[in-house]
This record gives sequence, structure tokens and C-alpha cells, in this order.
Amino acid sequence: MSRRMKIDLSIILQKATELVDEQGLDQLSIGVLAEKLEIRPPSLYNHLDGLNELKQKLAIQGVKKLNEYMLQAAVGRSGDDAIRAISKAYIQFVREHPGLYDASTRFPDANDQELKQAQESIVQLVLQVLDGYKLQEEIAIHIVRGLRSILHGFTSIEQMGGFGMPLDINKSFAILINTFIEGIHAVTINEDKYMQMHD
Amino acid sequence: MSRRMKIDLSIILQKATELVDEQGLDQLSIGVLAEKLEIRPPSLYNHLDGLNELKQKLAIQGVKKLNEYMLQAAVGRSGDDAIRAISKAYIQFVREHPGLYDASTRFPDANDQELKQAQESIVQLVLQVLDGYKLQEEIAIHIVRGLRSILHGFTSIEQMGGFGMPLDINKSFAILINTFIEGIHAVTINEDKYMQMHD
DNA sequence: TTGCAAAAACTAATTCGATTAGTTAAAATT
DNA sequence: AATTTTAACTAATCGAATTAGTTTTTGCAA
Repeated sequence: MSRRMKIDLSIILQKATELVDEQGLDQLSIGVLAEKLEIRPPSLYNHLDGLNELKQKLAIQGVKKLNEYMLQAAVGRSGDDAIRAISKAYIQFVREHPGLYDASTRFPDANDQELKQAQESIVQLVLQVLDGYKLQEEIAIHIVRGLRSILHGFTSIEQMGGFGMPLDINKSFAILINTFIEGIHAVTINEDKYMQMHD
Repeated sequence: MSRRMKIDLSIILQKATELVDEQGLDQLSIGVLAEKLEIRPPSLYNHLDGLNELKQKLAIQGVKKLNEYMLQAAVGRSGDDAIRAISKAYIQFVREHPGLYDASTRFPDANDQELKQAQESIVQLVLQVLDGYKLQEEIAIHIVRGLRSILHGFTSIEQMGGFGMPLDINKSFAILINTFIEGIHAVTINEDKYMQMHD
């Protein structure tokens, strides 16, 4: 950072993103971020309200970027193919931006409208992808929840180093997605059974 | 806490568990825990090395307790029935002990032997449950990873309040587990296809 | 029972990070 | 050129974790 290069919110977010992706979300502090930007910690308060606001903005950025990845992957595809593509995009995003992804799942304020809207966009995207299966609306939403659980669960466990055994992780992922797709087919074939399902 | 009741590590962990389950893992601090125990913060250092060690011990307790829940659920069952049972036990544990579960996924030291062993126990339990399907060892491990992803993903998203739409969450869970079970059946029928699967 | 060693509490002090207050320098606008 | 705004700074405060050093309590053995 040369001294004349003026700092604004987007630069701050960019540096913060680098920081969390390289060092982990828990290493993000006003102090280290200020150091990266070559300013004193209090100077950051001219741009944002504090650490919590920064984390909130990171979360929003993360969700939006994840949405972009998935959207890119989905264009021009449909059906099983589209599901595989958005799933791959999801895991790719988390691998490239582990800290940002983490931020997007651990935010200070869950009621933030901008955040909620960004999250909703992803749900809508997946619903669109599922449109081709001609499922009942309710069933489609259950399926979205299922896919989201799979994607979040798998990537989170991978990030925390939770898959201990020495066995190809990408293969595990491919199998998981494909078994889930089989599951969707089973649902389309026997939708009523699933409509009546309960614990 | 009456004053004569001596504090030991198990009491500390018990109180810490109550605290995180009620207030969330991030609210756990030496200060509030000491207050709950009616001692001064530094006194806790007579029993443990600091906040990180406490969190590590909570993580271990959490994994062990989760294992117990799943084990209880699994006894006397097999096949699809057993998978449904351990899945239900998993989500039940997370709902009853959200903070402890959180602790068991965000620990200071991933290399801790006791922690690793406790985690491994759960993997072994699920592998045992899958034994009845007569899958190849490798495939079985991929399936374990898949189920773990589903369970961790679903419960995490539920805990973070991530399922926005007003639609029965238990039904979503039941459908998810059952579609996954359908997937396992598909794998047993066509194991070779899945063995060769890749991204 | 008394006396002492160990355990477990305490107070006081340090450190570190976030934040606030108040000030100054730089830059952009009139 | 004067003024207003922006964005930096220093100094100070606050809160939480931790360390050092001391005292109290407790359990056990002479």
C-alpha cells in the first residue's frame, strides 16, 4: 500500500477477505487489519462502526459471491446436470474462500435485510434449478433444504479437516451428490409418499 | 452453589455446558463462568489452563455425548431403521445441546488424541450400522462421509436459523434422510458405477 | 488433637484488543 | 483562498484473559 492510495470500504473489505481466507475468520481483528492497511486501529472507525459491522459486511459479501459462483455454474444447464454444476461451484467457492464462507455462516446480525435478501437469492436460484423436475412447491423447498444441508455440511467438515481417512474427498463428494440426485428421482416418482412423510 | 460444595473439573464442565447451551458458545468466558461458580476468575486457573483448554474439554465431552446418543439409538436396530434412528438421535442431541455441539465442531486443537479418538468412535459406529448393507469398505466410508455431511449440515443450518420459510423442519429432515437412504439402496444395486465415480 | 502440606481460593497487577474522545492534517469544494 | 469534509492521528478507557504472589481452607498423619 503506497501512502497516497486512499482507503475506502471496498479496499478494507478486500484486505479483510484476504486476511480471513489466509488466516481464518478468528484471526480477523481491528489490529491486524489496520496493520495490513498501514493505518492505526482507530482510523478504521472512520470507515466502519467496529469489528461486528465488518464481519456483517464480510458475511454479505460472502453470500453474494457464493451466489455469483452458483449462478455462473447454472447458466445453460438444467436438471441433474445443473444440480451437479451448482454443487461443484459451491465447493469450489468454499475452497477458494474458506474464511469468507465461514464469515457468511457466522454473522453478528441474522436480521440484516441485505443479508437475508442475498441468502434468499440462493434459495431462489436452487428453486429455479429444481423447476425442471415439476415437483410440488412444498416438496421442492424440502429438497432445497436438503441440498443446502449437504453442501454446507460437506464443505464445513472438509474445512475443519474432519475427513480423517485417506480417501479421495472429491469422490466422496461426487457420490454424495449423485446419491442425492437419485433421491430426487425417487421423490419425483413417488411424490405422495414423500408429501406424507414425517418423523 | 453453596459455599462448601467443592469445585472440581466435572462441576466446571457441567456449568460451562449449561452456559453454552443456554447462551451460545461465544458467550463462554472465564468471567461469566467464574460468576456462575461463585468464585473469582483467577481461581479457575487452579483447575484448568485457560479458556482454550476449557473449550477443548467441552469439545471432547460433546463428541462423547453425541456418540452416546447415537449408540443408544442404534442398539437393537439395523439397516434403514438404524440409519433413521441414529440420525434422529443426532438431531436430538444438537437440539438439546446446541452450545456443546457447537463446541464439538470448533475446538482449539484438532490434533488432540482424545478428541480424535472420540470422533473416530462415531465413524466406527456408523460403519457398523452400514455393515448390514454389505458394501465395499471404500464405498461404506464415502457413505459415512455423506451421512455425516447431511447431519452436520442440516443441524448447523437449523441452529443458525437458516431455514427461513415457514415449512415443517422435521418433515424436511425426514425427507432428507429417506432420500439419502434411497441413495444408499441405489448404491448397493449398482456399486461399480459408484466405485468409478469422480468429479 | 495438632500441625503441616496440598489444594484452592483470593487480591493485585499486567497485557492485549476494541473502542471512544478529542485533535490535526489533507483534500475537495466553493 | 477560505472553508468544509474526510480521514488520519494520539491519548485514554474499558473489558477480558492471564500471571504473580499471598492467604485460607482442608485433609491427613504424627
